[in-house]
Amino acid sequence: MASPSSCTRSRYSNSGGDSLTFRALGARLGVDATAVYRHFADKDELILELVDRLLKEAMAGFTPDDNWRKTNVDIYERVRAVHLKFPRLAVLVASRTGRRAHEFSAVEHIIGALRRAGLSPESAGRYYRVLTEYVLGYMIEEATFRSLDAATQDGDRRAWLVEYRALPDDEFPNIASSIDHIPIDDDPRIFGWGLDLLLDAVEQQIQAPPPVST
Amino acid sequence: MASPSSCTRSRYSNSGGDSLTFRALGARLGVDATAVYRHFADKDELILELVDRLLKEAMAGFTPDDNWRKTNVDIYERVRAVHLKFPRLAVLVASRTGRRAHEFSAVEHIIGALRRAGLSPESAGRYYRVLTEYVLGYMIEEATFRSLDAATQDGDRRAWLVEYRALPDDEFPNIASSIDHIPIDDDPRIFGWGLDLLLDAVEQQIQAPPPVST
DNA sequence: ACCTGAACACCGTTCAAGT
DNA sequence: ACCTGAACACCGTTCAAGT
Repeated sequence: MASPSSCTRSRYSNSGGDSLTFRALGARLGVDATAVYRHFADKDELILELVDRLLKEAMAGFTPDDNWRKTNVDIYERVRAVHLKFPRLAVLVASRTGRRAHEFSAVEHIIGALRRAGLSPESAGRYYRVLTEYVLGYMIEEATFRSLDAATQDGDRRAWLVEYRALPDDEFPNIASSIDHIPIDDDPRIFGWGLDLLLDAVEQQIQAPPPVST
Repeated sequence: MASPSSCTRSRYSNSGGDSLTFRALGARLGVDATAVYRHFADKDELILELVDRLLKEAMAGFTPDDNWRKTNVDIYERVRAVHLKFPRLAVLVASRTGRRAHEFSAVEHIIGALRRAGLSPESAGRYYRVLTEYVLGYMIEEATFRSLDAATQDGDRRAWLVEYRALPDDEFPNIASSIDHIPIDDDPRIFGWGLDLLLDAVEQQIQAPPPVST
């Protein structure tokens, strides 16, 4: 209800404000900013709890599909959706291993789908990590970008509409030839394109003779 | 020379300290913390300049290879190496579009390699973005993790050596079967595995009939 | 058992004043 | 043309004190 403070200027010029602070949290809850220390040892403990609640919300109502690929896409889209919903939290959260119940469950389902696809335990373990690292990395970048203030975001987006288009053709012939087809940085479709590409390659590994591993 | 301040406790419990601050910068340069405002409008301007210098360092001595795949891997490895060298800077930098000379040059070389591989302007533009988003996302996540303090990093790493291993086999059979083969979060080989998988899929697109695009 | 509030050691940024 | 230094509005965290 009561706006916590005017916040005319944020701590970083490119930060959109409203990040998670104990003072804002206390104001919102009507208690002192330090009251949170009665419940969590420090800010990191709070964040780990939030990782788990985020994954709980993401996985609510999930049931695995017979199609392993659909199952994995479903899980990763769910996790991404909830991070998009809380981008300022996602920045703090997505590089961490939550190591709590709802993360365990999501991991079990992902690896289960890869095993059902016909992957060996070795390949399932490795590709679980590669796929998940792609998704987490993408989400952090996306959330970081969306946490910037509007003007900074627009400046970065405009780079692909203005600066990259203004480059001299003779010096940058390849950019010139493709510029109409380079998606803007934060085009939401990129996530799915990359995930599909990775899953295509994994599917290829299943059909092809197993490659030499390192 | 002179350590700027003891810094026994950092602003966030999980931040490793030594991030980029105007006060630390001023102390290091022997000037007042606000002197930087004589040269940059705000912190964001400083960061954009640093993006360009990072890419300049990354691309120093680069020459494209005849092999398009080698060329792209070389560029992406160079960019990653320089971000690994300055992880606390990488966190601030890797989600941004630098839109300056050295970024233009790197983009030109990446798209050029994809065109030489036989991709259409459409596909080259799209896959440039997908590959780059993978690399940037991976780097942000890696840099964010390496910017955590040592104890927090160890806690996350230990999750895969302790918590995930302690899970009951009957409830988590797929994790149990693969646990010996799941790489730790920050295994440096994951980057290359993911990039190779994406490039495998791109190569597949070149050989196969072009797919319907969306 | 839980909360308060002053204090500490930090932030980016502004601005009047210096040279 | 460039720098200083006080000030402002913020941070996470500690700790003695309250109920």
